[in-house]
Amino acid sequence: MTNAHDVLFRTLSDPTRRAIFERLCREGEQTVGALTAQSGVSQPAVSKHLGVLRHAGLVRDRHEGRQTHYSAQLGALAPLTDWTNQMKAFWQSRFDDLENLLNRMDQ
Amino acid sequence: MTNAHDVLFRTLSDPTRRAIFERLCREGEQTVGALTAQSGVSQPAVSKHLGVLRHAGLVRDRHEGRQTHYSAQLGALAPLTDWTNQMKAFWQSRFDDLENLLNRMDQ
DNA sequence: GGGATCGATAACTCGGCGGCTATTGATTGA
DNA sequence: TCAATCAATAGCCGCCGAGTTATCGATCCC
Repeated sequence: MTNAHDVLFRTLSDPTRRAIFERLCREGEQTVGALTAQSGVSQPAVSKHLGVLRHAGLVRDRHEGRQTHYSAQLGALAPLTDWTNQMKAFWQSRFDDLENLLNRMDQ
Repeated sequence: MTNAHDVLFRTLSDPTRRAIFERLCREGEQTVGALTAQSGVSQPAVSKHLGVLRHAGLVRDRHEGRQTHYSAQLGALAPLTDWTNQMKAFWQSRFDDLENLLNRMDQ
């Protein structure tokens, strides 16, 4: 029962992890070391967060020698925008129904 | 340092809670009893989830006799769309910078 | 008034998750 | 070759949050 929305919301719910993703969006590709320096947590913690982000498809990793570069994958945010649009659509649909009802009552 | 994004992502990260919100979006105003009947968890659990949703501004409650009606507040989703748009904007901005660089190199 | 229903609160349990340190594997360079 | 650096993994710990049952307050109906 665990769908794409679950994974996305869950992944982005942690502030530290979301901050890492935001940084990758702002500044582009970064090494683990660079990300660790500004994260306020230990390097293993950052590696774990990157693993979770990668699992959610939100980042890509590129190995270059002994360092790993991570970059944001914005396409992975699509289910999120889809979801919000769907919620708005549901809302709008019910509003339309109400409007139809009122129109019928007018006649 | 806890902003609107934190509250929203945290609130929506739980599947049970998000399902309750989705149902309110789909079907409009519902009583706690009606929500409990379909949620798969106990009534106190549902009440707690509704409390969290209300705290995030995602739902409104309306008291009528001994039952409480809850309805979705779609406006509260705005920070979410703002956030995703911002991420895309960062990405686009860096892309523009690259484009500028390439243009300058062309000359 | 008194039993019944509705929803919120209290009090507790338990599993998962985010953090840490220590270690390993791989790569670099002196 | 060997020390040093980088990132991932292992192993552990503490806490928060989602779930439960029990209870309370309030309202409805007989």
